[in-house]
Amino acid sequence: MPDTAHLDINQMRERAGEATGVLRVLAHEDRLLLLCQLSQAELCVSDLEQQLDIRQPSLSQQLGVLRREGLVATRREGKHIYYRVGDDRVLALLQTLYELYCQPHEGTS
Amino acid sequence: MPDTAHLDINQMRERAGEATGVLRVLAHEDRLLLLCQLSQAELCVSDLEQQLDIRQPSLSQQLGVLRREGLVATRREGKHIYYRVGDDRVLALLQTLYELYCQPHEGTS
DNA sequence: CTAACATTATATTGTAAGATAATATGTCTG
DNA sequence: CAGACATATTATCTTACAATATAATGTTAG
Repeated sequence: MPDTAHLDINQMRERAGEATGVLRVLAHEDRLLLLCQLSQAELCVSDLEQQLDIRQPSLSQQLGVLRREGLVATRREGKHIYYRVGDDRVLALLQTLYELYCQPHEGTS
Repeated sequence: MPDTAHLDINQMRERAGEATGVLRVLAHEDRLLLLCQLSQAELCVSDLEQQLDIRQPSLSQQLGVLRREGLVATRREGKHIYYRVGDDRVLALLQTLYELYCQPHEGTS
């Protein structure tokens, strides 16, 4: 249980604004899947296209969103552009989401 | 680092769909703040109105979203209706968000 | 220059946000 | 139990934003 007692409402709004900025980006099935794949390995667009079965332009548009919002970083290597998750907080969020929504035992004890 | 190796793409899409359903609800500043408050204590609409300075109809609309999506539960007591977070996964997510976006030390060591 | 890889531009559609007004629900009093 | 008030929800409308698909353009290697 978060203890937010030390934050006043304005500070809370500011932090909430930061958080919702990221959450909006995650709240999209294709983008979330992209990030999941990229949390495992650095991948180029054609890798992602194969793994997730999304057409290149759509893919590239969503990758563009991730780039502009600073959630991924890129590296060019010849014809290929490699993507990776570029934000530790996002990595941590993905980890939590994985535990909550992908682990078989949802965990009482 | 999540290990999703045991999930095929269809399973992943299904889980991602569940997760994005919740993320969409969280990705709204007022709603996120409401959930933060409710993660600390059970509160009625007028409490929330005071604490967050949101007008009643707007507030009630957002609470309606939270109810329909199953993120909160309610309890009537006389004139007041008390809200609380009604989903453990949401509570866990709020906790993580708090650590990442509200803790002073964002944590290298 | 051509082929492969990737991004950007554009247009359409759909969905969410936000404000205001109207309605419901419950309590208390006379 | 009617009437008035406080609390809360729902309906409606307008605006703005995000999603999706297609077409066009850029970039690099051979």
